[in-house]
Amino acid sequence: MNIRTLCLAILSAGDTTGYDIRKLSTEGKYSYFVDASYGAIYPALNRLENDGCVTFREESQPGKPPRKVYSITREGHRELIEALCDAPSKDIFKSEFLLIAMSASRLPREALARAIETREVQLKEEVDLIQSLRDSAKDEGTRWVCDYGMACMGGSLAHLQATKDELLAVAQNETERLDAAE
Amino acid sequence: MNIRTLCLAILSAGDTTGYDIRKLSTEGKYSYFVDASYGAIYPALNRLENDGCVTFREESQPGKPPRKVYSITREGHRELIEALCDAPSKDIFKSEFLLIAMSASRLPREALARAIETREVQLKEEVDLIQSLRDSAKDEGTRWVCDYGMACMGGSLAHLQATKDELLAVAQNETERLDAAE
DNA sequence: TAGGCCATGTAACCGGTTACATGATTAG
DNA sequence: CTAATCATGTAACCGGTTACATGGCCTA
Repeated sequence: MNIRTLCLAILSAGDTTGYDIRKLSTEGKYSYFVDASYGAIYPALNRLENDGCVTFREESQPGKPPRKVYSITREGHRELIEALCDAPSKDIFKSEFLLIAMSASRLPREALARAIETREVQLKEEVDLIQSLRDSAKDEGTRWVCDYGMACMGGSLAHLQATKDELLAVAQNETERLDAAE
Repeated sequence: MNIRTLCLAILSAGDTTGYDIRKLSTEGKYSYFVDASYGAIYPALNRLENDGCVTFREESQPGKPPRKVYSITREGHRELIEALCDAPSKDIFKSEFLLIAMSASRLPREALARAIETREVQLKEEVDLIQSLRDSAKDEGTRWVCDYGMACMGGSLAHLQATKDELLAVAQNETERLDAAE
């Protein structure tokens, strides 16, 4: 799931610019399972063009900087299919929150409470984002992915809200910590 | 959620070696939300020791290479708490499978079917792992994290199994693809 | 008039992985 | 006899991020 393949996949759904690929992958409909910055996207697009996987036309609209609108080529599509056809590598999931939860019994309760709340807010935001993406999705695949995301994130949020008190109970309160320090 | 903090967090739950930290974070109870390799862990432990955050004793058992058993120090614990106390950064989730699902309508059906099955197997394995970790968990925090993981992964798997046919229906079958090529 | 959006790009940096070296021991 | 497990470590590499440059336009 390198940036090169990501660019090809996004371009296979329609022409765009590097600027918009970045938007799609940090705020748009790819953002909840992908991430990419300018410093990775622009070089990738240049390489793809060099390899004949994409072409671009320069559109200069007055008042705004000219933009390079990229299109995927037959060769690019071939490479994309090839890349997506071999078994997908495992999903990558990294969670600082769960590391904190894991250390609950060694943490001051207030710190844990803050972490839980932050995580709750983050999850809510993500769920809202996916919901709004789902509402405006034209593509069947996109809708399925949004539904999947809603199920996962929504379930995650619900479970967190339902069991957070149990987790909180594991943490140390001030007096226990003082006891332990002796 | 850098390797340094990860090492401190694991050591705060009890003494271990670099070798075992790696095991814990790739096969053990941290593995589903964390990942680290020797090349990252050993240098991190050396730096932590230099900074007075950990100490180690060398245990040489006959027939096996001697091992460095690390313990966290008061200073190390202080740094850990500090690191875990400020708001957790967003969880990172990257999924090649969802990128494939997103491109469903442009993919041959067989390829999508393979991807779905692979993902199903991966999820099942993960759920099984977490289940077994949960069964042998002594620590309250660990149990909570396992339950949380079971809810997320289990929900994810259930949703995938319940809706995979819909996704599959989005993909192109051979004849459609030939049509599109004209 | 300050800041944000559009839009492209690059160079320095960095946190990690991969692949290797070493070597005794045990399991198949 | 081979392969895996234990156990530590390093060097080369790499894919990516961060921070910056550029510059006109629009909004608060």
